[in-house]
Amino acid sequence: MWETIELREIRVFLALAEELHFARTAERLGLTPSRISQSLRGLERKLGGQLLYRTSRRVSLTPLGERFRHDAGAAYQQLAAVLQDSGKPAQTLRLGMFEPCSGGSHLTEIVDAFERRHGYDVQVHQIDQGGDPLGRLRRGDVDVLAIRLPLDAPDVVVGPILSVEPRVLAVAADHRLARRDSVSIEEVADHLVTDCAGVPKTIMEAFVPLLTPGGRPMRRIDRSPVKPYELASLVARGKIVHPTVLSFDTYYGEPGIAYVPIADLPPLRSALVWRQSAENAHIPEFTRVAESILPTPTA
Amino acid sequence: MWETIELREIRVFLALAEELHFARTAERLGLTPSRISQSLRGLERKLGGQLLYRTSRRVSLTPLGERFRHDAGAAYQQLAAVLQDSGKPAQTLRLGMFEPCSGGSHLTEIVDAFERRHGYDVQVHQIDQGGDPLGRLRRGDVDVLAIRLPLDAPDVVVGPILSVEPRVLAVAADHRLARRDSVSIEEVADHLVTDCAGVPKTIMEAFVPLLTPGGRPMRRIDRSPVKPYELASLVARGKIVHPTVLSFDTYYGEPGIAYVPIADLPPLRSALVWRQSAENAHIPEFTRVAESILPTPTA
DNA sequence: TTTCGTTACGTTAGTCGTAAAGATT
DNA sequence: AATCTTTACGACTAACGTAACGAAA
Repeated sequence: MWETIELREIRVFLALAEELHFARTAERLGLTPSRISQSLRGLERKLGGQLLYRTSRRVSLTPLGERFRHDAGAAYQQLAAVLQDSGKPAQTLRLGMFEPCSGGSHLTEIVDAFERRHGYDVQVHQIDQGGDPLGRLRRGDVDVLAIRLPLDAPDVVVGPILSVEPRVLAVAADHRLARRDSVSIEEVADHLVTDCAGVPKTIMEAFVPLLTPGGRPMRRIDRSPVKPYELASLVARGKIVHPTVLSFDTYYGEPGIAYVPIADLPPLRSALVWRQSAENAHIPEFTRVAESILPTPTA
Repeated sequence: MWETIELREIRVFLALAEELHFARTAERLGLTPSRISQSLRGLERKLGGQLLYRTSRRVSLTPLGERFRHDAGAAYQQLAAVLQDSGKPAQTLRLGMFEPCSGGSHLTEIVDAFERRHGYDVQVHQIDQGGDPLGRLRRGDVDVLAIRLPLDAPDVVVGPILSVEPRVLAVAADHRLARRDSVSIEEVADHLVTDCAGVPKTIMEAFVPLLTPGGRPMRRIDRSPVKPYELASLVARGKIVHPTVLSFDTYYGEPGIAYVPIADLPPLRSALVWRQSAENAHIPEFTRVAESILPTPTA
């Protein structure tokens, strides 16, 4: 029965619950007392319970009415807010990012510039690692995403490159590789690295290849979900080595970690991406701002 | 314009946004394709923007449609949940309490017994100190409240007494009052006590009188909002003394605090209270359970 | 007697279905 | 030609106002 309840009836009830007076409620809504009476009766019938005690002299809420006023009032306000500003074009851009480093060093600068240049604000959403990184984007929780490449997702547009970072190997300071000028990925295979379940293979493969160029498998330990700080701790204690990028140090730096360039891994890139189907009106402008700030990419 | 939008139209849109097909949507809702078309057109007109791109071959969401589906979908689900179980009598009792100690030692026992004896569950809401303690109750966020007496609120019913605790003075272990068998409130006026802004005078006055029986003012320092642990720390460091009850030690006990009975303050009582106007159907039963468990009060 | 809420009843707006038209592949 | 959305139009439900009624102070 509740499936046929209309907002009209809820609006009448909420006004009535405030006024506690049929005539005033009618006037406020531009209706007549009779209609208020009928509306309320209809709502009560559909809900299956009385909302108001009423005599010709006093109107008051029943316990059910109290509860309904509270709960439905909150829900109605939320819906009303949506209806109100759904007409206007989007005023906010919701930007999703993972660990702070995934956006590159210029991202905060870009966000600031965009907010300053236009009136709009940017909501930055932190996204948990693990699971499908594109989930929040596909579900429409965020409009754009700062994420590492490559992606294998035809429904997603890859925009400007945010960062290109050379690869380094994070090792414990007293590790035997720590004092080297550079290492080969081939040598990394002599040690344990982490494996994060749930992360799509394309991304995982790009971050740490499954096989070395020489064909040896990487020795992964599955400690997922591994939180970044846990990871830094594992490295510092010499339990694992971690192929990463230098900004890892900036964000999770532990004292006991050294970074050695990896000679034979291509730099890791991250980019702004968004859904092809649901371009927020401000995405083009946002990418334009991003491109004006980012250093011109070298081919 | 949005003020005349009806749930019917939103239901149609949400179904349509899933199906992306007028005929299937119509069938699913027990309507005809024409009505779907008209409903949607009406909604788009009232919102002031197009929600769906549609040719006779393909139906897809516009950016506005994407956003509206996401936002309105969430809001609608919340409202639908309210409408669904507003018919049935309340299944939960929302119990508000302040610091753990305000409920007395039997409160968890009472809640357990009530949940076991009936099928219903009790939601325990922790309420922040500061501001009007009855606010959440009056706003309908909770059904019953465990709170210290006395209250000066005619709209609130005071139910069973939960606890009667003798007054003690919390002082630093090396304080000169620490080794006394008992102190008088008159002596407390020689030291600093806290003052919490926002707490109604009736309660504050009962907890720490403004004047001693001898007519001297208490020396209060306003450090509000004072969190309980901060308070314990202030006491342990000898900055203040704190007239309280013994269970303070149980919950916030710091090693460096001693408790000295206050001879001339009446015991502090706490009780279950609720709004007169909005009795949840389970309150009588809950108080009955409470009374069966609480020791009979001594006059 | 006045002030409300409710009921009765007639009018109108808008929901809904049927059928035909228009559009796209 | 087939499939799908839209428009046209008529039927009917229900939203609404007016006016009369009934209960409470």
